[in-house]
Amino acid sequence: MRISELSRRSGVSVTTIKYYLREGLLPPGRQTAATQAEYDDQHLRRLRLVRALTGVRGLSVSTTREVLDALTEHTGDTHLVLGLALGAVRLSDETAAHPPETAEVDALVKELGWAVNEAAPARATLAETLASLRSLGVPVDAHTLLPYARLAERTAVLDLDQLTGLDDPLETAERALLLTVLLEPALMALRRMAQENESARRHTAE
Amino acid sequence: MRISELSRRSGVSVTTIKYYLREGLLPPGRQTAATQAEYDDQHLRRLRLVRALTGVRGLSVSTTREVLDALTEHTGDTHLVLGLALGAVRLSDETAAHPPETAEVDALVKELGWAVNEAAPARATLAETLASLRSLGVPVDAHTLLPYARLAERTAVLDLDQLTGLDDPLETAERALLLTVLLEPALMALRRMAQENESARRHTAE
DNA sequence: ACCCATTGGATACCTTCACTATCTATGTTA
DNA sequence: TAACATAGATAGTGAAGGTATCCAATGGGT
Repeated sequence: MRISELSRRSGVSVTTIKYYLREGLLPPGRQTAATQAEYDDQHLRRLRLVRALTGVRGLSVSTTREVLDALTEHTGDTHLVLGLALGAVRLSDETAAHPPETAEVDALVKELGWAVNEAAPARATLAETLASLRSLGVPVDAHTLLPYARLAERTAVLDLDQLTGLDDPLETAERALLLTVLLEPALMALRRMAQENESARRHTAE
Repeated sequence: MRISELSRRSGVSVTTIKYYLREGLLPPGRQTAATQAEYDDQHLRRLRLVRALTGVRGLSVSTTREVLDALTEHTGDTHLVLGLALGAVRLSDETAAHPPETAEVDALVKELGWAVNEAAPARATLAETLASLRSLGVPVDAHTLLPYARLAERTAVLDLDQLTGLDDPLETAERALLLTVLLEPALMALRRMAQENESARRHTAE
C-alpha cells in the first residue's frame, strides 16, 4: 500500500506519518521509484503500536523509538527485550541529577528473594519515589513496601501467564511490552476504584 | 519569610516561584507593603507538594492546580477529595474525542461488588485501555481482569491502612493524595521487578 | 501519449508548555 | 544614603510534537 492508504487505515495524517519516518519510528517503505514507496501490514501494525505508546501512555517520540528498536533488534529473547525496553520507559519524570541511594531498595529486593538485575532502572525509580514521599512527611520504608511487593509478585504471575501459548517470538515480545506498559493505566484505574470502594466500606461500617 | 528564603529552603528559583504564584499554584503571600510580601510554612509545604506532583509524576501545571484546589477546598472529606483530585489526574494521556463504551467495565465493577461512582473517570480510563489493547490484538476481557482486580482490592486495603491514626484532616487528605498519586510509580516499579524475577524463574525452571 | 493528482523528500513554520529574563517602582538594610 | 531585595508586569526562550508548503518525479485514467 502507499502512504495515503496507510494514513487512511491508521487514522494518522500523511504529514504525521512522514514525521514518524523522519524520526525513525517507522522503517522506510520499500522504494519502487524515486517518488514512490510501498508499505505493508508491518508498517500498519507498527504505526498502531506507536500511537498506543505515545497516546495512551504518553511516551515521548524518542522513548518510543528506543523501545521499538529494542523490540525489533532482540526479538526472540523476551526476557532481554523487556529489560531493555522497560529501562527506556521511565516510570517517573524525574531527571535524576545524582543517582539515588538504592541501598535500601537493594536490601528489600534481597529480602524478597527476587532475581533482579543490579542495574535495573526500576530500583532507581523506587528509591527516588521513596525519597520524595519521605521529604513530604509520609513515613514509608521497606516494611511498608513488603506487602505491596508480595501483591506485585502475584500480579507478575498473572502477567506472565498471558504470554504462554504464543508461537511467534515477535508477537510474544510485542505482547510482553503491551502488557507491561499499556496495562499500567488499567491497573492504576483498578486500584483507584478499589480505593474508593474500600474508603466507602470503612466509612459506612463505622 | 520572604520570597528569597522560600526559594532557598525549597530549592526552587525565585522566578519559578513567581510563575507558580501567577498560575495560582501557590496562594499569594501576606502583603506587608507595595513591594513586599510574607510567606509561611504552608507556602513551603505547598511548594514542595507542587514539585513532587510535577516532577515525580509529571503532572502538568494546570492539572496540579486542579488537584490542589480540590485539596484545599474540601479538606476534611477525604473520600470526596480523593474523588475530585483523582478525576483530575488522568491515568492515560488519551484525549477521548467520544466517551468510550464503559458497559463492559460497569459489568465488571458490578461483578466485583464494588461501590464506585458511576461517573468515576477510572471507568473511562479502563475502558479506553482495554479498547487500545484489543485493537493491537491482545485478548483482554473482564475474565482476564478479575484476578487483577482482586489484587487491587488488597492493595487498596494497604493504602487505606496508611491513613489511619492521623488527626489533622488536611494532613489526612494530603497523605491520601500522595499515597494514591506518588505511590503509583513505586508500585509499577515493584511490578516490573517482580516480572523480571518471575520471568527468570520460569526460564531457569524449564 | 498526455495530463494532473499523488508521492517522497526537504525545509520552514506553528503551537503549547514550563519556565526564564528583564524592567520598573518601591522597600529594606547597613 | 547607597546597595540590594522585592512585587508585579511583560516579553523571551527552548524543547516537543506536529503541520504546511515546495518541489521534482511519477503513473493511472483517458
